[in-house]
Amino acid sequence: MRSRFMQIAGEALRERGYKLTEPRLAILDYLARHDGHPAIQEIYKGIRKKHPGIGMATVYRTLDLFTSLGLVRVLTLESSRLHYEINWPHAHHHHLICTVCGRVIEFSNCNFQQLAAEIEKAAQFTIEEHTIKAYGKCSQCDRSR
Amino acid sequence: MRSRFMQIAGEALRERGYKLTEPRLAILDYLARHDGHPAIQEIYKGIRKKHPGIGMATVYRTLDLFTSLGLVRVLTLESSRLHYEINWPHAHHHHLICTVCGRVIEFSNCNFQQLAAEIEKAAQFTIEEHTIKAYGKCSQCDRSR
DNA sequence: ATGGTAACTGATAATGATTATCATTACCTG
DNA sequence: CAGGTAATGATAATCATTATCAGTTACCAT
Repeated sequence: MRSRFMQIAGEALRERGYKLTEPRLAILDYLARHDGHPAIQEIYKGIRKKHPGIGMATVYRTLDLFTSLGLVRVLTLESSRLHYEINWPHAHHHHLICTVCGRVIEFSNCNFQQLAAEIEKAAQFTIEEHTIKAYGKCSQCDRSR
Repeated sequence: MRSRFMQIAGEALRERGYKLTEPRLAILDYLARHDGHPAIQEIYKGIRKKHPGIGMATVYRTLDLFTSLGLVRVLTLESSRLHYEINWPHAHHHHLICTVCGRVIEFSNCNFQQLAAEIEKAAQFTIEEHTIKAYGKCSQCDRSR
């Protein structure tokens, strides 16, 4: 059973002339099967269970490619390394980050669009994307709850 | 003439028992005199013009300290390194980042507060801070303008 | 003012993520 | 199924950041 994401992503690669190689398929499969926001190192460990030959450099290259194709979204959850998530075009959302345990929770309420036109006009800027990060404490870590 | 920021920051350090050392004062002075969002490397180069003895490790340590005291805010404008800006408590703002030239423009329209309570309730999360980054093209780089 | 002391610093090495290099491999098209 | 080329894996190189540690300095009590 191939996931919907695998189908769409495979299509996107083929359409633009990129080969459907083992590392690319393995990474797509990993992302499709694991919800969350993995860093490269986690993806690398994950895919090497089934594909021990895949090298770290390839994982970096592949995620750069997927990012440029809009298949994944890059998240700066930690300052020392990047995280990635599947980019579903119609699943607009942002992230809450617990400053105690590091947990990441998604939220989909977003009223930024209401402001965008105003900002664009004032700053003479064309907005194409936006990200919101909210820091605080999750229910596990906030004793006062 | 000592700037308002220098006064406030110096006070904050003294109050909490931190010494007013040459590197700390030099970095405060640099930040007060240079608007913008410098990375560590720029701050280091900047202060070494007047204070050639200050080492890179001290700049890192000092900015970590200033961040923990709320004197500066950390920005993840680039994936490879952190940037810093003075944190004026009553000058809430966020950033537009040009994907062509890298220019960073501030905007102060922010309606996130309107949403925060709703998100907190839905996600069982206590929000303490938030950041918004909008990516796109500045007027210089957007030919269609 | 001075001296003691802990906080702070500068130099350096160590770490960890990411990028560059390059010879080899494996997708795809015909 | 063979050939050309994009893609890969291994390795080294780079760059930001952190850790270490011996020497220095700001500050308080004298």
